[in-house]
Amino acid sequence: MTVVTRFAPSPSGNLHVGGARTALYCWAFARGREGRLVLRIEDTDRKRSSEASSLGFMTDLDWLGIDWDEGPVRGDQGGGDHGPYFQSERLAIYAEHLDRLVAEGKAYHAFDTSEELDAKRKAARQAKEAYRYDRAALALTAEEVAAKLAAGEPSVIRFRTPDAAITIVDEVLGEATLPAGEVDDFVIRKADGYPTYHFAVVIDDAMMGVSHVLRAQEHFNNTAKHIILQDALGLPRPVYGHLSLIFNPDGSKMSKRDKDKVLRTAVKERAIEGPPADPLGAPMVEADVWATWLGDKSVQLDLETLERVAAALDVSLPEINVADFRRSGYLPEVLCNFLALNGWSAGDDLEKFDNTFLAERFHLDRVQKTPAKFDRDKLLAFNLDAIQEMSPDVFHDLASAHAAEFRPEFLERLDQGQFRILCDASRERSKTLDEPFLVNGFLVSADDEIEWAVTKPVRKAMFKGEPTGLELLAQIRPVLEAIPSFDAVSIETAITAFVEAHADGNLGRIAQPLRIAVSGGPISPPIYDTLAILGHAAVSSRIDRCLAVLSELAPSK
RNA sequence: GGCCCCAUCGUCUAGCGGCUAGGACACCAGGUUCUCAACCUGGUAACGGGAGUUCGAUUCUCCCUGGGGUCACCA
Repeated sequence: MTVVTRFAPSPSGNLHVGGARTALYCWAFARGREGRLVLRIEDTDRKRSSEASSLGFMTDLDWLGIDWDEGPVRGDQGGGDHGPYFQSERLAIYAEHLDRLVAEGKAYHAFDTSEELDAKRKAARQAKEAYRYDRAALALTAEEVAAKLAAGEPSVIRFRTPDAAITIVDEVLGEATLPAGEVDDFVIRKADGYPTYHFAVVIDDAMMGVSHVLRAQEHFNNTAKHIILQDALGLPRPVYGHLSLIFNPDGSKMSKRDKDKVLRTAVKERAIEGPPADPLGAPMVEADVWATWLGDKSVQLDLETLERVAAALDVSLPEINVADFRRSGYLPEVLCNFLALNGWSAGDDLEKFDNTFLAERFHLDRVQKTPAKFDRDKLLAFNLDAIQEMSPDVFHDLASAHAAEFRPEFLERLDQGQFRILCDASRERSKTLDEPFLVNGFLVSADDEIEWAVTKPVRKAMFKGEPTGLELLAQIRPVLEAIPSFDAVSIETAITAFVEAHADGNLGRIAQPLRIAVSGGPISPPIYDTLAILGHAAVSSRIDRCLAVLSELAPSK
């Protein structure tokens, strides 16, 4: 039997890491068994699909190296004989099976209004019981049903759940039995004519030949519904494997809502009254939307707005989506490696591997049952290791591509030679592709924009010692000025000679004042590289300003 | 609350009746260093609790505790 797995997200612009891991496991399972991976779009929710019908997540899959055999066409992947791969385009198929179930008495029309249902749910909640549909619609005679339908009364179709226990066999979790009555008569066709997820999934998995369903553990209870539906429809049952969830370090479920949560908390803590204004002075968010969002945890701002507001308020949002990690400068192969490790292990002490290895070794019996907390520190460490293993050329190319997309100012301000020095100086100390830019903003600042905060290390480097750092800085300025060719080697030669003559060979005595003068703070790449990148004019100019500014602030002797 | 599932260092995990309970990240100490990193050496650190089964339980069974999932005309 051919192994067929599927990744079946609802349409969205962004893939979050939990989904990415599911996709990766589905991919690995199929690839390791000469099987196929189907990508199917679950867009049976008209509301959501119309709001965000973006397929942006496919970009994320591409970036991660997760390719699919069947599904929406993108580049040279996708297509296939089992389409269409959008559920919204398969309505006729579902309708046929739906009619059959109703005709066979295995499903029935129900006319309850959502108000009635809500009231009953609320009552169950108060009675501390699990809500189950009460089969009110079954009290209707066939004539009554026909009349209501003829009158055009809105209705749904519910599946008539057999009164029996349901056993789920799961390759990860083992076997579990839900007692009879646990699953109620759930809706399989909504009032708008669309099938519910449960119904569409069962039909599609069967028609697309899916042999193995790997999905998040939150679907575990749904599987019971899918099993009885398969039985009623006479469809084969795929093998199931339910994957544990990915958590935040604090133990909460990692969710796309986390970004809203962080921003909302920041706004409340700082007692910010209204939404920040955009550069033109207009509020970034409508006042009423803002108020609703602030007061209701279940309300989300759209991602773009959320990020704009966060940027305006200088709040850093957690990385949740694959795109977030890309922007932060993680390597796709490292993210895959790390994601794979959250919930699976190779079995020995081997934990650095690529997707090919994963595909070869991935097996369901080594999938962890427990949820994994997402440890960004370890991810960062893996990313650092991968970067350190790169050749300078590769790092330069990747850093350039990253800068082109996320840090264009560096490519604009630095010429190719300067950019190369920055890359070479940064590679072995960078945990991400973004770090060279993130920590070296002073390189692209205007010379007269540098500001000096008199922190402890600055005080020590500039004001202490005999002579003081400031005095040494003043002394070395003409030495640097006199260097004919301002490259790292010449700079080193000049500074070394100066240090021997004036600072007892202690490079730190002069490197720190220089570093502070040109960068505004005590941190920068190696000093010779830093000066070389900045160039002759910028270095002189910055030293002059630094001397002027800090002399004013120096403690009087 | 009902139902279902789960449980090894702080974190990700190895272990599948007998191990000084292993690795990785983090952390701590020392070294190296022009800053920050990185790097090198060493170290601290876990089987949630209680009953069984067994010559012997981290490993098997039960109970407790703790954690999670789910209870939509969302997926």
